[in-house]
Amino acid sequence: MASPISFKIKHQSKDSLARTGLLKTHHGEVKTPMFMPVGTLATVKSLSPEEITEIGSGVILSNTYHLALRPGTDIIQLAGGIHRFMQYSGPILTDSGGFQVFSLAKNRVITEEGVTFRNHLNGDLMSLTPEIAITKQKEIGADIIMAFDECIPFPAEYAYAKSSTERTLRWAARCIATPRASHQALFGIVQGGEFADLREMSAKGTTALPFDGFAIGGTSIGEPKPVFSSMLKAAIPHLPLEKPRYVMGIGSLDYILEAIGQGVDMFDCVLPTRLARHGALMTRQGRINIKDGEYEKDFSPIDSSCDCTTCKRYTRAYLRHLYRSDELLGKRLMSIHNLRFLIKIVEGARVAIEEDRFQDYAQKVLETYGDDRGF
RNA sequence: GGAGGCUUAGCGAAGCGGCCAAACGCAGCUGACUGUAAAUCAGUUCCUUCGGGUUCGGUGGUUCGAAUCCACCAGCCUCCA
Repeated sequence: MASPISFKIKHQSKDSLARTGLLKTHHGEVKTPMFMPVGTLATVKSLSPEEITEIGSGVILSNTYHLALRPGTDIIQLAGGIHRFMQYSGPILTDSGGFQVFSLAKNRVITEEGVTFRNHLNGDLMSLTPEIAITKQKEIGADIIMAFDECIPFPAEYAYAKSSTERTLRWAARCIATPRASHQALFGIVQGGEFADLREMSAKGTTALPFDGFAIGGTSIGEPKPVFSSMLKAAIPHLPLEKPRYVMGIGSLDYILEAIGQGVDMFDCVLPTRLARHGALMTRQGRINIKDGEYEKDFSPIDSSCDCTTCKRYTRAYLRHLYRSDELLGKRLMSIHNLRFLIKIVEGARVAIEEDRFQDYAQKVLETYGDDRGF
């Protein structure tokens, strides 16, 4: 069957593995590499769909586990799908709930069949299996849906990583076999923990299945940067060049630039929005905490080079005031800034790739914006 | 005029003889956050040359030892005439 998305590589950088491309989905096309803001509960926290669009984001994420719990996929189906439900007309990707196998570890039991959660809202039992995860995602109706996997914690024992990765592979085949909507693309997820042989095995096994794109999961969960880097190196050479590659859950600049440099096209993260809600803002000088006393009388914008609406109109002193007063507008304005700031850096990366100077660009960005502290 | 109660760190409020530089909340200051159980979480807030030094309305006393007991003074509150 023809893929419901199309992905065309526009330019392969000559100075690195980085590449630019165009991803066409049922809800529009987006340039890659791209950063995808996370909107777990069918909302990028504090932002309206209009604001998300204005920021220049291509795809946004949502989450199967959370939406299945509330409001329930039946409600989203009744609404006519997630796009109509939340009034966002751009492309949407849903995560399968695999990350919640990791993040809600205390409340869950994993078996070959799938995962049983004691859900975090009222403690009721809830099951996710590959079949259920795909079916729920079909009901939600996103453009790109994800295979159901287990995000292995870091660090993990080799034996556990191996058995988990093999199980994720078996789950992948079941995901493929489960019907989805005709407009939906399905991405497989490479696991393997920090072990190169497992990453390779997982990549080969996953790409043997007819997925529309390939994600690398189990990253940015506490592993050091060199480990992250080698996780990618172990997997990416085994991914097909012509299909989109997605590293899940990375949001700091150093990780993003590392991934782009290795030929990754998509990434998502809660980091910019969460940091914004907590008063941590991205600037050319690195991260600042807007609540700090030094910004009390600082009537300059967060970052004078930023073109976001927050930086065009509002001062650090005002944002500090909003933050300390726990005013909603502060969270919104700062979320707009962090997202736009990050997306603009990725836009810059696209230009640099097409001019075959990505390495130089990445190095300059990291020098200017700080080090591994990232954002 | 009479009876009783209260006064603790920036604010509110525990403590009622030693384990009290004094719980807790707020406010303040700082840090963290990476496929969102996160408008959350953690640290910190008398002074210090890190040995210690000054605190619990004020003064004096009892005691080996007082924020805690007693006396007087000051301020505030309630009830009865």
